Amino acid sequence: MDTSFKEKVYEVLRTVPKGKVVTYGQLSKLSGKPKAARAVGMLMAKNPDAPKTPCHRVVASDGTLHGYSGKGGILGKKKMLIEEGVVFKGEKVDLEKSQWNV
DNA sequence: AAAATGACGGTGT
DNA sequence: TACACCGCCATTT
Repeated sequence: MDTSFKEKVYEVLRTVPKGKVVTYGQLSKLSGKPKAARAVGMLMAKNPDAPKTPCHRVVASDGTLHGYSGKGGILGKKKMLIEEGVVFKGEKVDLEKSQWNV
């Protein structure tokens, strides 16, 4: 296993509990690169461990759902999060209630 | 090795 | 509130 940035991101992402979401910036920060949110997004897009990595629990800094390589795209992602217990506020996630507490 | 890409974040208009 | 621009970074081609 390599200690690359992406490995770290996946590792942290895997620790995100069901019903909670984490922002790209938060993931990047926990991975050691506070400003690598953009890079994190790319890693999700590539997402080599789809069923293993809960990439659908990753949202933008303000709770907005950006993209999703999986089926259904943004809509499917949003729906999945709701099923897990994530609280939505209109088109965004209620970070006050569903953001992962580090 | 260099350039282009992208599921970001923040600020400005 | 919505759209546009800039800055930031690792991955991919």
